[in-house]
Amino acid sequence: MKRTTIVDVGRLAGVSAKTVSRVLNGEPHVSADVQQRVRAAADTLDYHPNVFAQALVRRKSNMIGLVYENPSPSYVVELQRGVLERLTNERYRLVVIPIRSVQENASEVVGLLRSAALDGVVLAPPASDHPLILKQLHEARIFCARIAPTRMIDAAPSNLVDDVAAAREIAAYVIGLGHRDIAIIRGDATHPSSEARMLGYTQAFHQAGLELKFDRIEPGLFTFDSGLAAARHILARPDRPTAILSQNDDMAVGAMMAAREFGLSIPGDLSVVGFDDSEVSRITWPRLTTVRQPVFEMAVAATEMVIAQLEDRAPIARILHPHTLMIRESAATPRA
Amino acid sequence: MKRTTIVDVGRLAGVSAKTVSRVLNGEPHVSADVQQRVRAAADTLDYHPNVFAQALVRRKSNMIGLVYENPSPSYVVELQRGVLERLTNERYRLVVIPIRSVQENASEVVGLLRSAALDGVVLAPPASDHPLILKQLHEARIFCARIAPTRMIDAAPSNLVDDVAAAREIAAYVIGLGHRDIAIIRGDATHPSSEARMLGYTQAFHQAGLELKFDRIEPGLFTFDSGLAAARHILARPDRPTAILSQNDDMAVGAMMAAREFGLSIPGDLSVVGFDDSEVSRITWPRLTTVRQPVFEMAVAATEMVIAQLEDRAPIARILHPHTLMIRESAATPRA
DNA sequence: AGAGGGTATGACTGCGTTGACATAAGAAAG
DNA sequence: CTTTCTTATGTCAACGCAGTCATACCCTCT
Repeated sequence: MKRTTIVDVGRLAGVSAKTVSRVLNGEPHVSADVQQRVRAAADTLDYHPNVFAQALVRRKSNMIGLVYENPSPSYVVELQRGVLERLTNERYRLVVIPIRSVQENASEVVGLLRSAALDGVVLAPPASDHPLILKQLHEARIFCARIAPTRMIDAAPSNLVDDVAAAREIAAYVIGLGHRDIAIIRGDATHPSSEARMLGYTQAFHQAGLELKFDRIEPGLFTFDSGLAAARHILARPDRPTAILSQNDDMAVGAMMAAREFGLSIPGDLSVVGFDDSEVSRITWPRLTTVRQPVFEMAVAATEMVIAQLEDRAPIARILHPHTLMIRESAATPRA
Repeated sequence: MKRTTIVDVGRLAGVSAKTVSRVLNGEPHVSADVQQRVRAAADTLDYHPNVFAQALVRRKSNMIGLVYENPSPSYVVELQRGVLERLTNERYRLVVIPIRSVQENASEVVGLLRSAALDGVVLAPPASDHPLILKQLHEARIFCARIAPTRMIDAAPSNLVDDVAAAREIAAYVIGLGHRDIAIIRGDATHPSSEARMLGYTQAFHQAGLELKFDRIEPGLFTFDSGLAAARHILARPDRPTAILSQNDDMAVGAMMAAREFGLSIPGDLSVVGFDDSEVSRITWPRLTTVRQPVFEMAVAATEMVIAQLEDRAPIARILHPHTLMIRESAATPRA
């Protein structure tokens, strides 16, 4: 009825509990003979260490958190896949911490993290940009690594992408195709990358001598539905643009659907491009031209950063991850 | 430097540690005065209980696992959303346990679960159908609730869908549209629902007096890519069918893409239907006709089942969740 | 042979919390 | 006015493990 403990194993193997502990933790100074006996005993008793007792005495939980506010599902999926990838065959476990709005209750969030007793956390945007969270995490001695922060880059290990340049490049690409009247669907304005991408678009416009009109910018929330709604708004106007730049892929796919509703062919009547290169961008027809952010790789790297800190290895301060323009079929030269 | 403990709080409040514990756990027999003092002290010291010490003595971790083998991402996302939904404002945390192949290392999986010290787990298919896992989970006294099991229904709380009926209905719908030459893309054969859905299709065929030819059944793996490949194979033949039944939505979307590659219009030249009503089915063009499985709701219910067991409430043995034919635009009457 | 040093092992204690039990004081009952 | 019950609080041990220190032994070197 009772759990089998390290003491039971010791009794069966004829050694003290401490020796069992030594064997099981691979400490030196245990004779080969005893090692064998202990392992055999542990095996026959089907012994599993009590992780809480370990955590209590070692002051380490072997749990890592993934903190995200709910942007697009595809983004979160990639993120989580990356973290889990790095955690495979490690002793760390992943605890998922979805939060509502970092803005509103940052302090509460840290309370949550602390009471979860995590060793470290991977912070997705926009939590990765929040000063208070960073500060309190530090005070609570919880290691962290950040995904795509835009501010205070050196406050904690960071995985960066050049949102501005990426946005500039894809906008320049669309302009280069010959589009002159281009609308934009923004993401959630509370996400800092939204600002950065906006800036990149603007730069491309200016370099091409184009003007970015305010009434061509439609707000969105990084979700399919918000993209659909925004695009409907854009396309309902008599002077509709020939191209739409969407700040992420989910919204771009929404825009494609809106175009279909208006009987417009893509890319014939309307070019649409996204941002992220998430899963959905490859399964639509036509496939979505977008700019790839290596979310999966960033998540792997962020997890590595957390582990490195936990295991006292040389910390990695920051990595700049490359972006790639993914030219597919959803954007083309506008019809004359 | 040291963590603040319950003892520190007691000292500040002028009471014993035990009394602090009582207050913080809402036990009776504490005077209002003391309650206030203790709470104030805990507050000023920014005290947070050590969850490991609690877990150690209470023999309860407040962690719930979600065990899944990687079927389609959209399915997993829904599942996880559901679990998290139910866990909001609860003290339980979610630990994600992705596994490679339940078939190959079921025993290892349970070792994993046990060493994770979870209070309970939600088992997604195909793990939910594995006798050994169920047995060992029981032995390890880890509560569980199952999503869509097909066998040993009463061995543990189960959330059921009538896969057979659902598959029969959507097949009958397609047949009813006038299709006579229909191909099928199967899911991973190790998932029991694949078998069940196959059976449903077969029943519909027989009821309509149609024959289900083996060479019209193409194997898949529940992924977009496998659906794409399967459909390419199907459509490359000179005698191509007028409709495709796919055992899930991801593969159906793959089939839609294959159709486009062959220059076929949907539903004009080819009808495609899926299964699940996952996110993707609403964002494709045309939108995918499918049969809805309430995955989210099942996950919520399964989590509720786990919690009910943990908190000694009346256990819920099983729920049969309704399916719904979602008629959208990807299937239509075949061209004469 | 004795000193010094490494190796192999065990006894004891503490990690922070709660459960079981003890105690004290006041309230109710006889 | 004693007895019993209830309320309010404290003391102590235990949860299962690893860290610290002690001990016993076996080498090697002088």
